[in-house]
Amino acid sequence: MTIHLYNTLTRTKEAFIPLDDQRVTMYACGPTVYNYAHIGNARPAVIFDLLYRVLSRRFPKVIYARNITDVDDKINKAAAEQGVAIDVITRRFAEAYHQDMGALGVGRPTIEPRATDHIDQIITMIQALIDKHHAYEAEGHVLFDVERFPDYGQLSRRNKRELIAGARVDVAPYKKGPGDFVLWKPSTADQPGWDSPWGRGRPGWHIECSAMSAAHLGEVIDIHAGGQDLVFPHHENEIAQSRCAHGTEVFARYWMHNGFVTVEKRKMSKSQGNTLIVHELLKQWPGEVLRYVLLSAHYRQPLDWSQKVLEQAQATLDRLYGLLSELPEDTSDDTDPAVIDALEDDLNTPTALAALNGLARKLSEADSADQPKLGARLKASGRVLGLLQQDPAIWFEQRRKAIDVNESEIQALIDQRNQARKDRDFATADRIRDELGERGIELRDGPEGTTWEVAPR
RNA sequence: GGCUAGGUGGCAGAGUGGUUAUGCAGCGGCCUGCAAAGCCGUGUACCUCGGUUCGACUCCGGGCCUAGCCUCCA
Repeated sequence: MTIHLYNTLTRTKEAFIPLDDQRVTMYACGPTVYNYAHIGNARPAVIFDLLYRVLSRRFPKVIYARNITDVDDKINKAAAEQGVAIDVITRRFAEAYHQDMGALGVGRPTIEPRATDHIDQIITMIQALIDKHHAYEAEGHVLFDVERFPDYGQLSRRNKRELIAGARVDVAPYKKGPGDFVLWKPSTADQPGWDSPWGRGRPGWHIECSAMSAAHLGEVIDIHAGGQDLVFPHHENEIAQSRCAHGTEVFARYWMHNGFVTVEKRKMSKSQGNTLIVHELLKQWPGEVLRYVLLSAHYRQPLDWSQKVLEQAQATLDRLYGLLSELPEDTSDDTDPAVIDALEDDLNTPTALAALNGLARKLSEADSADQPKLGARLKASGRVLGLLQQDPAIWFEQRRKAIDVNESEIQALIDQRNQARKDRDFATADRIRDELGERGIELRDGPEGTTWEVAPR
């Protein structure tokens, strides 16, 4: 089956046919590193990491670039507030980003370009835009001239008149047109800056992605991805800059945008102050639970975050790991076609998870002779989704660490209870079990003896 | 105001012009000293009003409601 992807540019689901099937290129807008990532920031990281995996199964070479924006006024502000150098901030939070995303099972992209390493390319690109009369200099700024790019608004489906009518920002006096946006802006002595033909300054917000994508992937790329809120103005402006600088008809051939993570149905965003920080969530939940939740809704739909969905994801993973714990280790690559088909259909992760659960049901229904094979398939299918790769024992044990337990004390109580059971003193036995239960410990009397688990919350 | 997505069972969440989504919770059963876990079985659904159709939750139109973008934002 051909991979199908929903293209924001055409608002339809299309067959994915790369320009060069020996070299597929994708670019995702990565983090601006000035504080910890929230779970809404994690969504595109997880989704487009999954896309990279899905593409890599079909194409010999996929180059995935995800940038780090390390020059930005929010970074400057954070550095000033904390009284530290800018690179202290960017280094700290880039590292935290890698750690947190790693905990969610997000792999590293092929290339992770940083804006500050590409100032030369940015300046060259801006100069090209000026030379081609698509940009102009005004009061130390360089601005993109939207008027001279007729296709402006194509991605976000707006026309210029609407943009002007709807503009909620004061238009800077040096702009020729209200929709013009900054490519380069002057820096004061205390701000980070680089020498340029237009004086010491720093890049505007949008130009870095255009410059880095061209530098590493080429002037025309297959896929460009990011959050829905980047459609306008960020991606619209990237298209304008890139196409005008390179004289191309197309910048990215497929545009993909993920929906938002919401809290009580409201968009999670830093400005609304309702963010849930991944770093904090990881103190309470396994990264795999967070990942399962992020995969449980289709990427283009909103995903409402709550305690309840976390509990549901954990319960489901408990069951799946429980099934796997009965079976021998197997590292075969026998994936369930239903899982792959679902993912290749515009990353339909809910259907893929349904298929994964269907496989689990088949496994529990099967004769014990067939179970190892089905278990191997379950694990291999989970691998594509970035799930079920832990040793089941470790999955269950990690919860013991989350609550304060003294294992030998619990074992002593279990021994005491089993003696009581042997004596048919069930009142005592039940009292011990209830006491442990109140501490969040569940006992399981099996043929091999009594084991215990920390109960799911 | 302009533009864009949505409204599915107790909750989460896919999908389809006529046939079981799936998970979590609930209920019944097996198992158990009793439980838990596990396994088996099981119910309630497609915002509203019209239209198209042999037949619509699924297509078309109106309405109501929700969220998002138009400003930094994933």
